[in-house]
Amino acid sequence: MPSYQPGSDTRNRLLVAAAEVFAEQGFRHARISDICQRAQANIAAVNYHFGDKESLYLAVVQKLDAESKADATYMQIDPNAPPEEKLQTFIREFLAILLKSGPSTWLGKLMAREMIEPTAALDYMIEKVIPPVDGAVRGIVGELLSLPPDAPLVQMCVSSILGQCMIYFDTKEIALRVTPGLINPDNSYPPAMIAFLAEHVTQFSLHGMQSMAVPAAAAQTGK
Amino acid sequence: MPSYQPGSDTRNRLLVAAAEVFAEQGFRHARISDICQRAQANIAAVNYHFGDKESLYLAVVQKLDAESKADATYMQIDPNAPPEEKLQTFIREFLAILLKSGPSTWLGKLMAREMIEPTAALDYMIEKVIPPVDGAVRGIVGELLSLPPDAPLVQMCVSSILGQCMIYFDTKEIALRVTPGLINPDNSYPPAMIAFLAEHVTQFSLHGMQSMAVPAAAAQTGK
DNA sequence: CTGAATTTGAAATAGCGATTTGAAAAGGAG
DNA sequence: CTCCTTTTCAAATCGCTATTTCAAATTCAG
Repeated sequence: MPSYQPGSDTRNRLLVAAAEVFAEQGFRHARISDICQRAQANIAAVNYHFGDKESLYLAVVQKLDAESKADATYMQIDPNAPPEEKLQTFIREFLAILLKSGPSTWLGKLMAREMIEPTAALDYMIEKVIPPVDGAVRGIVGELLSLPPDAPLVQMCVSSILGQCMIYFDTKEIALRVTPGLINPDNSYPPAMIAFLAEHVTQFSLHGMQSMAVPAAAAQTGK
Repeated sequence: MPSYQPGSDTRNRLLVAAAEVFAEQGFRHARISDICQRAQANIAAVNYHFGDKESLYLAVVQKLDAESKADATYMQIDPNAPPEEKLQTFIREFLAILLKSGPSTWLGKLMAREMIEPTAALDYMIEKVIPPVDGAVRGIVGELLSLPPDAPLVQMCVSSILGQCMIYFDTKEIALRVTPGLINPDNSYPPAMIAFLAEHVTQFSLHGMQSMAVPAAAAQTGK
């Protein structure tokens, strides 16, 4: 009893369902059968609409990227604020992306997985997703250190900041087992804890960089 | 033409080959056929000697754990050194485990994978592998901050330190694509770069914690 | 020598999940 | 109305890999 539905949004339902499943399970462990079930579509729908699993995955990544960039509240940092405040805002938002649940966090989860187990999507991310984020942090850190954004020292400090955030994502499974009560049933961290961690990472990083700042005189010479 | 060899070390060859393959590919992607080929054993050998793939994996994890603990040069930190030096030594060794290649790095690689994609081995690691490392860092940080090792602030600083190290492991695939020349063909970082990164992480962390240290007076009261 | 136990080997089985197939159901163009 | 296109569906196929099977080879105990 197959049935043709011209204005059908099966393709879109697949994209939505796939984004969720991919974010939860990663590319390899996600099952097409699972995606189709959640999208209320037949098992053959993915192949019909996208060709194969990897094309669907790439379409999901690009859609999530487009959505996050269109989201007005995403990484909105006041360019006139002092750099210390910019850093705090960034860390708060970045940690939220990693530790909350829901659609706004999916792209970040996919990125974290791509780093451990790359697919074709990693190239897209290196080209389109990472540069704006990386550039934003480098700008802030450069300002704090009175150095150009592409200075090696700036890059290392950026790694130190992002690494401090990402470890909380990486150790989620451990935290779930060791301190189950502290994490929500939907696998997200309570907002209060996210804020608390953000505050710590910010202070740790600000002081970590303080000593590395180029003295004002040298900075002038450098420029 | 099967042939019985009583003193055969097939079981051991399997363990060695499996450790390498699991470290390279992770539990799920490692193929039994691959392991047996490298061990010069028949495809059925894993099942005969270990029961199934997961039991072999667990045996590998326990063997690597035992070996690393028996290794005299592993994490040898002079207990009489000033805490700043202890921290530097730890970070150097920890980064080396993550960024070098070869058997001494295998357990670390398996751990990193377990965090993203847990198997039964994660429970073993939480119980046996993590505590000594975690305890060592907590001891050092506690000394630096004049706080007991289990204070929440100490825990967060430990996360900040480990996170800064682990990000270089996590972003290896990206570094390979963006700056291929900087990484060795065997997928390891040059020792000079490891030392350089270790120095940065140490300085960043020491200054990050400096401001958080409990003043001597308060520390006395606290104790 | 002989029979039981151990180890190995090649081939078969099993199971999961992606992909393909081909028929069926509609809608739309002429 | 009829034919063509689009979409859906259930079932079949395909490929990969863990696991099992069972016979063969060897050692060892008696």
